[in-house]
Amino acid sequence: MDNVDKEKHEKIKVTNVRNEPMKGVSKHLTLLRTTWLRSCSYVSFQPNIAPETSSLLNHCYNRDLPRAMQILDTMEKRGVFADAIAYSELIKCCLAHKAVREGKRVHNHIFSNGYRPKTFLINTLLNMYVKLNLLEEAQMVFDKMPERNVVSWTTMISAYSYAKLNDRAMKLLVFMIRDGVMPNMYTFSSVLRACERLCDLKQVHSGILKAGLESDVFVRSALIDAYSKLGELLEAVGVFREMVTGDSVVWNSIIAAFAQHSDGDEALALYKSMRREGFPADQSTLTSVLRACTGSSLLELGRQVHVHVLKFDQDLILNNALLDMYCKCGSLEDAKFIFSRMAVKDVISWSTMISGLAQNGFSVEALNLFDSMKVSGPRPNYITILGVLFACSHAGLVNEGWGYFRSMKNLYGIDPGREHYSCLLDLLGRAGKLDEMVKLIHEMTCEPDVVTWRTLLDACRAQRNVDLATYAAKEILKLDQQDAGAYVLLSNIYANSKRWDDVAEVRRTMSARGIRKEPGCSWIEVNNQIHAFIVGDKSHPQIDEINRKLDEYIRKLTDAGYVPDTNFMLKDLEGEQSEYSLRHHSEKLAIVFGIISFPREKTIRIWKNLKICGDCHIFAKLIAKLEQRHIVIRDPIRYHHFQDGVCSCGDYW
DNA sequence: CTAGGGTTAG
Repeated sequence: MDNVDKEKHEKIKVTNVRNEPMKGVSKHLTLLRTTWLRSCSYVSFQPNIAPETSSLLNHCYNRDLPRAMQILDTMEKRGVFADAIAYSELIKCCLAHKAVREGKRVHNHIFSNGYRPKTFLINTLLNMYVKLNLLEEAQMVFDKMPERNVVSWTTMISAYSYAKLNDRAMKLLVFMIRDGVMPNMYTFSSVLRACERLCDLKQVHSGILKAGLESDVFVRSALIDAYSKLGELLEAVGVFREMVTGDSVVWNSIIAAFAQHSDGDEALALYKSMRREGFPADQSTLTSVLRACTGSSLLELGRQVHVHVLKFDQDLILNNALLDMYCKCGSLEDAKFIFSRMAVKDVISWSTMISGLAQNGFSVEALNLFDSMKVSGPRPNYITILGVLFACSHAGLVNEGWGYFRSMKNLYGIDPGREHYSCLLDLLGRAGKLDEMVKLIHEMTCEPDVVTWRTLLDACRAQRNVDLATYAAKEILKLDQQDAGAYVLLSNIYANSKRWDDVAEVRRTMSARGIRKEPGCSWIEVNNQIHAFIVGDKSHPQIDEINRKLDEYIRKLTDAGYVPDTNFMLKDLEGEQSEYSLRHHSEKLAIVFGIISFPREKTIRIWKNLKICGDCHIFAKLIAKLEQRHIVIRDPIRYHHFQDGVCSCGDYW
């Protein structure tokens, strides 16, 4: 019976030339399927089909739930039953109206004496409960089923994986197989969302191969997503490359995988191949492409994508990605323009705009925007508040920061997380309020982590509070014995107060534990080649020219009032000449090399493996003004856009 | 009756 069922369904599946299911024909499909099912003997072999059945069905098709329920009433009074098709349509009608009460009545009706619902009818009921988010009810129905087929199991598995109850979804798959029911492509594409561990995923993958279902496009895209979610991009690419037929969603999956893992170049390369193979870019594609532009700070490419976005003017997610791209690429005018003309804005739109303003140094505007959000926008969430606190922190607005921090719990019921505490601590630290910082750390509702203590440590260094700094550094090392920065700082603090024994002790510990500070490295792309620099680098072929130019700049800037800022420096353990190494920090070498290599380009784009150094920050700012360039430095923390002598990232150095 | 891709922070 199952085979017949499957065969018929495949016959009425409407596809286009590329074998993709066509949308907008579902109504006809329902009719077709219904007519066929009604003519099928196993369905209509129910005793005493009531004459009301056809009008019940009609009301259901017209989505007239009250009338349909009236008929159900009369049938119950007379003790007669309709057929399974009518009931399944009735259940679908309840679902369409989100009518829980009516749905439960139908539920009781088909389980009353004198009627034995078919598995497929119970499946419809399961689906109704699942879609109404009543998972307990669904589970109860499922538990009582005398027979469960693939659809029953798959419905439950997809319910749990959608609700992120991944353990339950995975367990159900095991039980299903133990029960002798074979998973199909629907089952696999659902269960793939629930794979949290690589070993589970590998097992599911091998199950898919054994069942010969790897060529199904749904399964393939789900596989790519699953590997991507676990950071296994090579596996994801492997699955992608095995594709023969071609499918735009599979393309979107692999592009999204790279865009989400900050490999913008690969994402963009894939996008080009996709277009070359004749697949048009849709909303999802463009969203990922924009994210790739954002990740690589490619403002001009982002602008070109913007033109294509206009085709999907009303797409919220796409507009949010566009908005974020303009914010992160430092073009706040464009961002504000997009934001102002978005017809629908959600929390993400508002949060993006608020954080974008804050991160680009427009703290007051950010806070004003938050005020108007409170009046006429959606309810702020965890991330919105983070942006607001960030704005306060950049503007040094201590009282306001406290106010927003307290109000998040009272007004919006959001519990402050570690990140909120870090923002507030940062704010207090910049204001030099070390005591308040310590007090806040003790009051925190979550355990302090490395970032918490590092914030305190930074503040202590700026305030030159040796004792507290020592304490903070030790707390960091308790949590992470390998934190090189903490050792170096601790050693510097001791050195500054001439505690040489302690300095030696720290050094001994470091070498005993084999800890070395990761060297800072900056790189820039010129003619498809990466040019990388480390401090005092002499290996670059043009190093003499770079150093000459660097000396020239430093002379010019010194005349204009530039004072090297050594306060931010980690003093070298080997005691190298610090002034010299500061002068030859990798960022400076890369910036100068960029200016030499691109005499005509407006924008110089540099990457760095560590957080940008404070002195280089000032240097970049001054060079941008002197040379009338736009210098973008991307470090693991954030983007720094230096334009006309202003760092748009908030001038907190 | 069951299945796929995209956005904010860190």
